[in-house]
Amino acid sequence: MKTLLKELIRHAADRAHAAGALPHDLFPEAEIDVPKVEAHGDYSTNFALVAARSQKMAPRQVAEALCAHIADPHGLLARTEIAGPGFINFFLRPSAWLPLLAAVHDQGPRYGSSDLGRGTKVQVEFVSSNPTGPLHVGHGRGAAVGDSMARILAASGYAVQKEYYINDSGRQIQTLGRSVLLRYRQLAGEAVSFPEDCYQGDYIVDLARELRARHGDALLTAEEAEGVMRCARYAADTITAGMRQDLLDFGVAFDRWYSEQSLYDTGRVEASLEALQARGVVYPQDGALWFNTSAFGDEKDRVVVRNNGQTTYFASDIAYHQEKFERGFDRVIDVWGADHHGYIPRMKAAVQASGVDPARFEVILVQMVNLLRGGAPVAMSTRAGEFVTLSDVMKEVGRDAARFIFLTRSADSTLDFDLEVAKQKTNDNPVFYVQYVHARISSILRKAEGTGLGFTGWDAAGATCLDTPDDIQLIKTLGRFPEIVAASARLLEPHRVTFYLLDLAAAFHSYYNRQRVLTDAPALTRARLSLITGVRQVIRNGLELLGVSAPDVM
RNA sequence: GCCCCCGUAGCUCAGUGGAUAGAGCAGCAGAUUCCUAAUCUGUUGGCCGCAGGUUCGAUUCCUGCCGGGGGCACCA
Repeated sequence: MKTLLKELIRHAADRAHAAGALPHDLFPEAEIDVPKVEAHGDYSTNFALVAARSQKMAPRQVAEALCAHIADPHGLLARTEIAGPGFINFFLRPSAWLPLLAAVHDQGPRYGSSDLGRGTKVQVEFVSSNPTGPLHVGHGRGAAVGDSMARILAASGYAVQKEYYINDSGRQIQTLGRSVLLRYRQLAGEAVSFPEDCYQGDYIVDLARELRARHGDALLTAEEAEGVMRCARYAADTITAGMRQDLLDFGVAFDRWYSEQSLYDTGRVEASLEALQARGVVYPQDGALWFNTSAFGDEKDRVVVRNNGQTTYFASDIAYHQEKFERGFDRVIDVWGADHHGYIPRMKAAVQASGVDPARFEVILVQMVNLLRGGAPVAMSTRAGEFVTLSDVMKEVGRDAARFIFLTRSADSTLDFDLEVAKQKTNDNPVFYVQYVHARISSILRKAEGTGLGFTGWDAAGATCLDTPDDIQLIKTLGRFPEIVAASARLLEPHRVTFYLLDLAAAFHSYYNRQRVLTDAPALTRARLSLITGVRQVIRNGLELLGVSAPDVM
């Protein structure tokens, strides 16, 4: 619709210039907007305001010249008016909206999809939690944001790969192994103290118990280093498998799980350090090897090899991101917890130093989740091993509620997640509000089929019955969906789809209470069945982008 | 001290430079002989944190301050 109006304005401007009403033929890019106030029309353009300067005319004069030369070949317009400082407002005829509904029926499950990305290869890496403990609520938010973002990008014409980076190397894995081994010894009756810097959670004891069940006391007699390593490997593998299962239960399936350790095993880390050396961006100091990231905008230089000879996490991350771009991704998007924001400049520096445009590497920062129960904070302490896991939350509130609620805020905002609200089957719970639309419409369609009046396909002529303001309002809302998805993809903001669905749901519930679908007039009934079938399709498509189910019965 | 995010109605939050800033919740008053009341309708409620700047136009962009949260390792 916007593109049609843009053409219409373009032609009017050319005609006005040809007729001498506008002196210059260079017209700046004008916006077509949906005004906030209904009295300002269905669409509005600031053409006259932006063109005023180059035309050396008052905005309202420009607007008048343009309006006088508008041709309307498709018969879209009921009327146009000039308002305020020089806005041109377009009021469309009811029939002008029907093609939007036709598009929903025509495209079905693909409605909302676009070719925005033109096949651009994008990788979305998210969650990537250390395999040292189960996923908690914060990871859930990252999972919901990352997975939804990937779905939205895929629907927008990008070739998307979802990846999980397993930090299965380094010190925290050593600590994990040590923690399990100590618990293992305790279970065997040894009186060993359990240090504070070890992982405290009960799951460590469970892992130790499993190892004893398998190997008995065998690890007691093994070399210390050997024992730690075997415990570490077992624990990391088991925890990773558990995370994979939790994520699958959450509706998140990764295309690839990428091991940090593999970067060492294949010599990638060493190779990328050598490459940095060849570029002259690293230097030795105080026995360590430093990367001069400050030359690329970071606030200080960073260590890549410690003075004990061990590489830092940063070193393997450099290798990892280099390797990502070598795999041919045009864009690499990482979803990180906001507590890692300080890491962005050095990662950008690393990308740039590798000869890749740093704009191709983007980070979505996701703010914290405050877990509440009935308005009161739920106490959580990773240190003491007390936390509510993602799995616990899913068991309590269900997958759909969890995913949806995680996406009811901009990623930039901290999120209050109230377990009691998430369970409620009331107005307070946004996910049911949206799903209820799908169930309600399904119910009407079942009833219609029972009376032999089922929806039989789009009928352009019959649809002209849809002429009340309520009908048109609903169709307009459906028509916004594609641009919402596109904006969401462009701005990397999945919550836009959530808010749109709440809007659409409100529009439908309102419609439902004001208009009847199943009436005594067969033609009107058929037309309205085609309308609500379209609404159901869009609800379904939108929920699919969020990874939330669309139930037929509630 | 430096960096990032937030600050918009009583509460929780939308708002990619446009006109009279919106929604939900809470409060108040209503709606179902009829397609699912997990719904709807009406209504009260604002110095868009403060001060400058850019612009025809700023809640939106820039700078400084104030308040809240997070981060500033040869941990990850």
